[in-house]
Amino acid sequence: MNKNISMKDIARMAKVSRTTVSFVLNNRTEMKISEATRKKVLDIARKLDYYPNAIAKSLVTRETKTIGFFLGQDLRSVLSDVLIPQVLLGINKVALKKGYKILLQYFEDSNNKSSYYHMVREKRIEGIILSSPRSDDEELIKLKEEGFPIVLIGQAEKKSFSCSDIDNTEAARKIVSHLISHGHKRIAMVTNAPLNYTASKLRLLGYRKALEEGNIDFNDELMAIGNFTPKSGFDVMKKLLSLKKIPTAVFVASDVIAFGAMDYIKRKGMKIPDDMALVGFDNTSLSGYVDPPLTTINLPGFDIGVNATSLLIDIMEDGNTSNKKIILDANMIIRRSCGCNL
Amino acid sequence: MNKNISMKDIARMAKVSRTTVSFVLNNRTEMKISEATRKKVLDIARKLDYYPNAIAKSLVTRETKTIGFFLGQDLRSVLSDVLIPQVLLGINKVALKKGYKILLQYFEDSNNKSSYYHMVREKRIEGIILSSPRSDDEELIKLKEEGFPIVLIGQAEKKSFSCSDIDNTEAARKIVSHLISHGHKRIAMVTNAPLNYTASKLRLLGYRKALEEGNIDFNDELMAIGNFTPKSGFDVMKKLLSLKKIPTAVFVASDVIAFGAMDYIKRKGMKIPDDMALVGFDNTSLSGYVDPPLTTINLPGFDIGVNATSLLIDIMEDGNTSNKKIILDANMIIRRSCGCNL
DNA sequence: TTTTTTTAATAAAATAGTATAATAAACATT
DNA sequence: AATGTTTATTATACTATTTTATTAAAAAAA
Repeated sequence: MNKNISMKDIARMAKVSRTTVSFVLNNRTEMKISEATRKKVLDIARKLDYYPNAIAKSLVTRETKTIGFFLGQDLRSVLSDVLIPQVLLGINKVALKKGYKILLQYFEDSNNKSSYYHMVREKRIEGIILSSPRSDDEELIKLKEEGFPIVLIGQAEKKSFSCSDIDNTEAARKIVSHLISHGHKRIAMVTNAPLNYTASKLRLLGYRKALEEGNIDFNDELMAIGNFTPKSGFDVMKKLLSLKKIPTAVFVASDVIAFGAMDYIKRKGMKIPDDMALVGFDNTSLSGYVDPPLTTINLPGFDIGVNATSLLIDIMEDGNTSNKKIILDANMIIRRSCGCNL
Repeated sequence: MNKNISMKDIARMAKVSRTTVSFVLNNRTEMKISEATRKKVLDIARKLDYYPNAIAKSLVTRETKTIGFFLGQDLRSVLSDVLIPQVLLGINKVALKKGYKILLQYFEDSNNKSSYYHMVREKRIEGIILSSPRSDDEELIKLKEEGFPIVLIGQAEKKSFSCSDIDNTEAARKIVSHLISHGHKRIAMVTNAPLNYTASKLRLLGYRKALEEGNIDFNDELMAIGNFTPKSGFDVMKKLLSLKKIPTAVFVASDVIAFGAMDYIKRKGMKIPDDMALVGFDNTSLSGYVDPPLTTINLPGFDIGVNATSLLIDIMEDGNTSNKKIILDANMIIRRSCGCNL
């Protein structure tokens, strides 16, 4: 069966014009088409299993109904990031409901950093959701200045962009305060990523706020930089446990990194939480099943994806250019690693 | 700045025809264009920051250079599947290199099961990579019969489709044999999913093969069905440990489920591997950092993605319709949970 | 009966490119 | 000088759709 059926074919078979076919198939009731021809066209279209060519339609309507989702993260981050599927699922949910397609692209290295710029210019996409943008991205700023719809995921810091995120600072503050409420005074922190990552910076800020509220001085030697992987947690914990005066608790700003840190602590023969309390951040699907179950911050990936997409589509359809930020409260999941008896 | 510049504009400014502009910009050297006009056109295009409209190009060339990636998994599977980002990264890598775009879609529920059928018919995509297809999918079979390029991920069983997978059966056989070589005779198995999932069936087959080779009778009460989540591992382990005669080892065909199982075992006060040996399957980024580190099968998600995409593009470009299967050997990662001293 | 209005359908233009065939000018061949 | 060939360029057609303006026929109003 030839599967390249166009309106032309239907028009020929129904002995009407292409225009009439278009009116019927698009239900343009304001163009008065007689019931007889209407039925005739519809029947033939159905019989031929006709689907309109989306490309031709896009060309003439000048819209593609496609949004681009771009992941510009560090490769290590991508590979150990257990959250991406959830975000993607959220994006997918809203996009599908509103009739949008998703074009996805990772851009690991700098040479195709501008992949979204191309896609916009080539008129492939009508909106961008961007995860982990770099702050020095001129082309992104250029697009934004032209009013192209852009929503960032996880970058509450950037003033001039719309974004979907959680309140990293408040969440970190909350969980560190929880440790303080258990009586800890010497609390270490392991970041989730190098400090040029905004989320990393914000979580550190929350940690410092909590210390301040608890009248504890910030101590530089209790802070360590993690970078995405369990291994980095393992390595960094080694450093922290070799201090003359070791901490009594650690806030690891990523569960995945925390798993590595826990591994080292236990190998040293120390008990969690008795010898060393430990809390994480992210609440991966595994965090409740390690030993001991990890007290952490729940990062609602699905909701972040949903919010980003709803926001983007709002901007696209309303032409609303004011920058809106949807910042979710991230709640704490208390398990045993912090010393709570459950 | 008006960002809707077309060839028409360039032609007008360069005082040449649209055709000439097209020839220059597409580097059609066989159409002899004088160096002078060539330069003139190129300069203007550059100055105007011109990008060709991909939609118009697609319409006339009748190709979109787009492949669809469809995830049809159980929702629970998606949410606890730590492998998707890796597969996606592999797909992305090859697609990008070969100049293809990726349209992504989850289809959780049955009402939009045919999303890929639509996309094919509307001429949006030229090839399909499909993860976890159902065997009763008529539209998929219809497309396949028409010769539309399709590659399945993780379905080595289906005879009439091209696919990219690992050798689930051999991998399972290998790791269960490893347990047997440690002297275990009473080995339980927890599947990774219900048995209507092919991978689940194949891993079970490998388990049975290993038992057979070791002259151990298959014992129905030692087999349990897991379904994607750590919780299911936890629950199922409870059942297995309540048997009159409990197993001495367990093969859990998914690390994520294994984490739940380990949690229950340890809560019962049993030591792994001394009181109960345990091995998993998948090698998530966390598997080396739990206590004890998990002996498992390395599932190379990135390579599966790369292979699927290479294969698909081969089919698309060569029109090769013979069904090729790329089945990777999955090697065993020996850590401590099986009883090996490392 | 003529004019106006409504109904039903269509021709033609537009979207932004590519491809083919035609053409004029320059150059080479006999 | 007439003819053939090469070079450089362009007019036209085509992709599959939507949209606007037009038209013919039928119905209603004068």
